[in-house]
Amino acid sequence: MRRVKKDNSETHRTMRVVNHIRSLIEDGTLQPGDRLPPEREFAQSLKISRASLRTGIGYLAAMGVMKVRHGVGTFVADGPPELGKASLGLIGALHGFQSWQMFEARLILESQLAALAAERGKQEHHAAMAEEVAEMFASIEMPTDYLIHDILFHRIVSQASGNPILAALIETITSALYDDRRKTVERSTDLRESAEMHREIYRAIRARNTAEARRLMEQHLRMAQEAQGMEQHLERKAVLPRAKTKPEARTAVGLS
Amino acid sequence: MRRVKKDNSETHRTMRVVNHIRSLIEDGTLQPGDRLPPEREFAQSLKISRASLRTGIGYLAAMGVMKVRHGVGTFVADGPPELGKASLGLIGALHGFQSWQMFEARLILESQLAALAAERGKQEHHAAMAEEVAEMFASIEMPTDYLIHDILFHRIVSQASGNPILAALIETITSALYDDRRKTVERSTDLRESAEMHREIYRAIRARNTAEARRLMEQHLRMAQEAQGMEQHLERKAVLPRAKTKPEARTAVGLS
DNA sequence: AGCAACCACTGGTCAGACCACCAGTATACA
DNA sequence: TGTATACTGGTGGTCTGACCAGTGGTTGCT
Repeated sequence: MRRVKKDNSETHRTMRVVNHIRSLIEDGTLQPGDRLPPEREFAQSLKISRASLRTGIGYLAAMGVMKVRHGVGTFVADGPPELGKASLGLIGALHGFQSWQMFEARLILESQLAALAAERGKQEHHAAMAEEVAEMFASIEMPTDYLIHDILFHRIVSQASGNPILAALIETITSALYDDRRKTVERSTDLRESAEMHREIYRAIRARNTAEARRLMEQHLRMAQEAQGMEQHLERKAVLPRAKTKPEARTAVGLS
Repeated sequence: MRRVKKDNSETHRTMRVVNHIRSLIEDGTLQPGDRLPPEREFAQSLKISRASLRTGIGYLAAMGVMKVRHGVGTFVADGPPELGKASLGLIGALHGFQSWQMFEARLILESQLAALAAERGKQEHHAAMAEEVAEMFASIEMPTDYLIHDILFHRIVSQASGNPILAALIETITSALYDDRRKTVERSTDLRESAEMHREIYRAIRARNTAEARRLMEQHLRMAQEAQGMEQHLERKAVLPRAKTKPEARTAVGLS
């Protein structure tokens, strides 16, 4: 006689926690920015140990659903949605994603996003974009600042597209590219030309010229890719001496 | 006299684990499918407690980089790449992603993917696609089986595109849609028409007709969306009585 | 040879203690 | 009075060591 498989209701404690929090989110009890009860207390109310609760919270935090702040508390994420932000780099290293593939993915998504933004963008988006373009022109001599406004501009375009899912996907890819970009931007030149292009994109979107917006964004990204490739080339030559832990493996995108 | 901020090398133990494993992956010491040392042993070698090690492993597992099997061991993921697969549903619930947005995202990505597949697809992909199309025709009377081959077909198109990143993105979205689809497919009709469309897409890709591949894929997805919408309508009417835990909240995509 | 019981090994959970961090408050000093 | 400092309570982070719970190979009986 076979022992009946124990119910295990919800197996793994981890999933019990995840599902519980999930239901709290779905029925609106938990809103973005809200704070979870203290771990000790919450664990007791769920009838599980604090360790198990922490496993579940860790799971949610890893996916970007929760933000944990040491000494403060655990909160529901409230920023722009991210999809496994941190994971792309790792998975990229694991599966050998190539740099050109990331650029291609970004090109496809973002040019389409620009078209949608031209179609659906609201006045508030136009204003925010204009603001960032202005900031870009103002910080042409400060690459690091420039980069910030560059990123902000693209993020606004994402929002203007009216599709948060596509925005989240772009965000995932962009954040993976960002780390590299930050290292090379110091060497970049022609930031003025870049700013000009952003301005043109902005104008096309505001004019609701979808085809033009798509075309310009595509052109802009191609040029950016080319420029970054060149900057990286310089970077490699400059940093050549320091050859730590098999630099060839760095060909893939997964570098820190 | 300000106390110097402690080095904290790599702060959080969690990240120490993650970075360590990351470097093992990047330099090839750890390959997909490989197994990690037992927790007790690994923890000791990293000079941290088993609990902290488990936190780090949990983080990686949540992102799909590692697979943990109770009583067996911890392994590096070896399947097709996934980006925060589980997260989309949660994040969707959190940010109120709408069904049409998921379809739109899928439409954009997958039609572009079809074009790339037409451009770059190799003979092996063509063969695999033909195989799945045949299976679809063979299982027209068995919706559940049909759905499997449907999914496989699209997955092959993804692979044929030659861009694993885009493939991973599509996979993320599709898997979120899949759960719904499985519930409604039972009621679907006109599977023959669907199979015909897949066949046409296959022919366009094999003929390297990028524009046609894109157009057909787009058309196919629009029809699929329409059909599924109708099936869901039937579903809702049929299942109306069972109204568990605020069904209105289910409008968003985040349903289990 | 076949099968059942067993056992060593692996991850999963628990409990309780202590550490590290942060924010607000009370206190000391100018 | 105003400002800097120290304190304190509460929160997450880590550690220890024990025990629970699946897995899969080994052993030993029939």
